[in-house]
Parts: sequence; C-alpha cells; structure tokens
Amino acid sequence: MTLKKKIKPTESELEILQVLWIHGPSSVRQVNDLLNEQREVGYTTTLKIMQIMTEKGLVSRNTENRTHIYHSAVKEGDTQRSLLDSFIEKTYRGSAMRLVMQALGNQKASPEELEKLKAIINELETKS
Amino acid sequence: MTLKKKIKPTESELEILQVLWIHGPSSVRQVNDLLNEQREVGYTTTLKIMQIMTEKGLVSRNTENRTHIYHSAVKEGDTQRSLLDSFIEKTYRGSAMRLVMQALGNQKASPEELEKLKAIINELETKS
DNA sequence: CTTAACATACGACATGTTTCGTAATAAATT
DNA sequence: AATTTATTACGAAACATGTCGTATGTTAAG
Repeated sequence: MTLKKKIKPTESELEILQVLWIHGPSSVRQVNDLLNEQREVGYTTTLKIMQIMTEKGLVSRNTENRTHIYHSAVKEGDTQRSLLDSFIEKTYRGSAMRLVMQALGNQKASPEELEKLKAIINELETKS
Repeated sequence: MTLKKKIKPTESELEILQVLWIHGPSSVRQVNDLLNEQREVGYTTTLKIMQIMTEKGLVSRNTENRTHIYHSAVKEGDTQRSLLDSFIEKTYRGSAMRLVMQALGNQKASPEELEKLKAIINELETKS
C-alpha cells in the first residue's frame, strides 16, 4: 500500500506549480514573468514562495549556477487528486457523484469528451 | 442575467453552513454540539465565526430571544457551484471535464447514479 | 435574593500566507 | 576598473483565519 502524504499547496504555490508543469524546469525570473501575464506579482514575492516550496518539498532546485533552476517535485495528477479528495469531502460531504453531476450541469462538452465519459461509465457498470 | 456575487465561505464557515443546511435553523449551542461530534471546537470559537458570517451575509439570525437562531442565507447548490467554479479554475485550469474524469476515476457508483449520469450525457449530446 | 448556568460581545493572541524592502553578491556592461 | 543589472537570502509587515479568555448581561435554580 502506497503511503501517500497529502499534497496540499496553497493557492499561490499551486499557481507556481502550474507554471512548472506546463513549461518545465524554470528559473524564478521565468516563473515570475509568466505569472505576471495573469496578474501583478513582485519578483521577490515569487522568489520567497518558491524558497518556501523548496523547504516543503513541493519543488527542488539546481543551485549549481547562480540562477537556480526549479522543477516540480510533485505530479500534477497526484496533486489534483489530493486537492480533489479534500474538496469533495468539505464541499460535497464526500459524494463524488454529486460533484460530477454539478460539474456536468452547466457545461458544454465536445463529442470526444463525451465519448470518453461514456467509456468510463461503461467500465464502472461492468466493474460493479 | 443574474448577477450573483461569489459566495466563498472559509473552511470553518462551510462546516457551519453544512450544519445549517442539514439541520435547519439552529442556535450557536446546537451548531457547536454538532461540530463537536466531528472535532473539538470551543463554544466561543463557533460563536465568533457565526458572528462574522452574519456580517458577511452568509447567515442571518433572529435576535428576538436571548438565544439567537441562525439560518443559512445562501443556498447549498449556489455555494457548491461557486466553490466548484473557482476550484476548477485553480486546480484544473478551467477544464471541468478533466475534473469529472478524475472524480469518476477511482470511484464506485451505484447503478442509479450511473443511470442519472447517462441521462445527463444524453442531454449534453443532443444539446450540442 | 443569591448563586449558578448560559448567552452574547469583543479584544487579543497564534498561526499561516502573501507581500515586499533591503542587503549581499555575482555577472554583465560601459 | 567602475557602474549597472540580476540574483539570492532574509527579515518584517500586512492579511486572513481560527482560537480562546474575559466581561457583561440574562435566565434559571437553590
């Protein structure tokens, strides 16, 4: 049994992880520039958070060169899973189904996505 | 167009709203007792949070009697919707579908739930 | 009536997160 | 070589949230 510690980045930390997941290993400068395409953040703010993330083990960094290169130390899927589980618990009292219904509610989905969905449902049906 | 302000209760506030949604209008004492079935919380802690929630408009209260009776001022569905939207944005970069897939992933669903799901999917298909 | 139990109000502390200024240092530019 | 620019480190402030102690007032019990 895989003992998985709960990965719970804060909101700012998650923003930074998104950048690393999408763009791969990056310097603070690169991360900060990308963040600033969305909202204004000071450079040292981003730096500080990334330093804290290093302590927490959310990222690791290569310090050989003056400009440190950071890369994510947690998988996107695992992080989402972990956040999702506690979100379902808090907000939907543990019912993943209710969340799914509501998420599909006012949602437009592409035919391909719907096909994938149906495939998943078929699997669930045969498995039960 | 319904201008709906974003309902964003904190974690503790959400816990209290859950109690009010399930049990209906309640006193601080009642809420606190129910919370304490799950975890230890001081009475004045609960009181304070409920007072703040009153200021925020998350609950309203009847102060005619000495023991104030609080009732939720926001609907459960609206609150979930609001929290869900920002969760999808932050965690799944806006893709509700990815969230749905993952939520269904390691999930056991009852036949009835699966039927409902298929119905929703059918609707989505015809609607697109 | 006096005391105990219960309720609200409110301030203060603890903790976690985000923000930024400043210092120290290294590299690049002139 | 001197100056400007880039980078890290770090402390301190600003917020938000949650926690609880204490004061004050009200009702209930003795």
